[in-house]
Amino acid sequence: MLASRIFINTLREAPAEAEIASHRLMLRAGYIEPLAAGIFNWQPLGLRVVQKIAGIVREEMNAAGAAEVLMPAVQPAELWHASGRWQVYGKELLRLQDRHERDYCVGPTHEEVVVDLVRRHVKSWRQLPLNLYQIQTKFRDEIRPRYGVMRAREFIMKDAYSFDRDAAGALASYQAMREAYSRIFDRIGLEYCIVAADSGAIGGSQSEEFLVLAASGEALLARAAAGYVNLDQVPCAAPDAKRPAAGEEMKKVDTPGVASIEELRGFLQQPPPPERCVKTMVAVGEKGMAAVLLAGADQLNLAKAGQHPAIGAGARLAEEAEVREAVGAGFGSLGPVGMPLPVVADLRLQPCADFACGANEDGKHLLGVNFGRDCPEPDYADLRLAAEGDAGADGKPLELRRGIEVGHIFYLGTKYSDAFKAVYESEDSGAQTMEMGCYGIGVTRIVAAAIEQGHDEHGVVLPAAIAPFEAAVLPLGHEEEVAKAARALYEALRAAGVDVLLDDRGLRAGRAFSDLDLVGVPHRLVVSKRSLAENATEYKPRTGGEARLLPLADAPAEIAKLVAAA
RNA sequence: CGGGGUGUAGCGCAGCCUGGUAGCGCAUCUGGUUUGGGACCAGAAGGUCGUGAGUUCGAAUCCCACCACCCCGACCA
Repeated sequence: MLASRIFINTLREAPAEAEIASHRLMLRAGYIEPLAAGIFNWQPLGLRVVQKIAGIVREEMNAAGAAEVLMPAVQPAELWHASGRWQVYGKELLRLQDRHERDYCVGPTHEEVVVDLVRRHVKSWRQLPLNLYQIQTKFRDEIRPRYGVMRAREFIMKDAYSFDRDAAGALASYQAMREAYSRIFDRIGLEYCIVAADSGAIGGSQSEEFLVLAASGEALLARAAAGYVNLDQVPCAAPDAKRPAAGEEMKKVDTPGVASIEELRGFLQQPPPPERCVKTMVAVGEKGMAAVLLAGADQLNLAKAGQHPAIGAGARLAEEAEVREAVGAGFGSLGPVGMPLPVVADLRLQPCADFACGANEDGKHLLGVNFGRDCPEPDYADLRLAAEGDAGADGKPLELRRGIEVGHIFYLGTKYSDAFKAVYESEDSGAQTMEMGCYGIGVTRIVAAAIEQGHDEHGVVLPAAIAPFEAAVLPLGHEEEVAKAARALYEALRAAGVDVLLDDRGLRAGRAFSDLDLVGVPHRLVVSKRSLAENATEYKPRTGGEARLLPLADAPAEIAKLVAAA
């Protein structure tokens, strides 16, 4: 590839809107360009990275026995009515009508389409198992797209769907996908982990997430014995302290405008320590609504709240209006005394006496409150989100990391095959419903995740497997012999199987160097009068090494070896 | 959807408070000198100041409405 011909649009300064490193660098390196909120043009350099990732995904999916298809981006509403998701999916589903006013959506996922396809063709047990996948553009109308392609509305995803005769077969397919995914992320060359996903709402289903470790990740992880787990799945032990006797009388104080524990402590002359300031929130699940109590500095773990019988699965925080209707006071003034809802307290509050809390009256708080005396003893449960510094299961302090979700595998059971009557004639027991799994990889998100993990002050640092080019040949100087030798080296590298860029733009040295650094080319080969005097090229890796001379004759094989070893 | 912020040349920004010829750096174009980590000199081009409606002799600047984008939150597996 010639640099002069492939539309390299690097920026010296990053556009102001970019917050995180990957977004900034993808704009600066000319990988992407925004077109609308969460919608991007992929320029040639960025697209090359996308295609390299997609290529690896495709190879491993094929190797795992999956067959590639391509399903439409626009899907008829009837399919979504059949699964019931036309009602359920909400505003994330971009809906539209054609000229005949028939309803369609832009596909955020393809369970409906693929089940419809498979049920019409698969009739016999002999046709199973089957795994169909595609690499295709999806659209999810995110409430708030952000961080460039990390959380975009339009994005490229690999989605696969497995169909098996029975649950055992489906779990084998699941396992095969798990292994294929591991090979994919190994080959891409990122530091990643696999964690169990919260399966509470689905019940009994198996689901795991693949996360790339990066400081800017949205998912919180904790190191566990084997790898990592989602932070919200880390249990918190009960404190072993005993509750001291009540030492204060309960009294009500005016606290106008105080809406948080921090503000309360700032407002009071002699505030109790945070562990004796009780924070009250209201959670709603499928079983009902309850007040949840936590020590002031702790965070609520909604997944844990959902396990309490008074709340139930799918727990969320209540809206202020719901709270006002149920309790008569708004956020910031809630507390256990006179609370009409069931009260569940975190284990850490068990030894808590003489605490401060809201009075269930706007602008008022109570001090010197004691369970058992001033209000009923609450039900205690593990409710808080584990935090940095907690003791882990092995007694050592919990180690926290963040991750970016780039893959998700899911055992589905018969949820969709039931809805679509995807049945086959079994070998011995008549008509059977197919068992399904679905498996996603966020291809474009991986580009951002890889850059989050790989960058420095000069720009993008990508593994050779997914860099836009594996190597670049850069002629310096205007001598005829330099241009000729560079061209020859470029051709030799191509012949050796290296994906190489010839930077024939004739830029000044400094500009060319910083451009190649910014764009993320892992291996740089400079050809100049100086190097030709030694019959050599000056080789420099993007990171972790000094420039050194390589004989021109050896360079192609040497670089091919370095690329293969990466 | 709630809160905050920003829209001025391709990019980064100043000007707005206190109304009166639209500016700076980088990028671009021309000529020249340069040529190993974003060169220098000289010249040039580039703007419906987000859109609309007002106030005013006069609006980038003041008022109102709208739109777009960004950030925080809520939402989502």
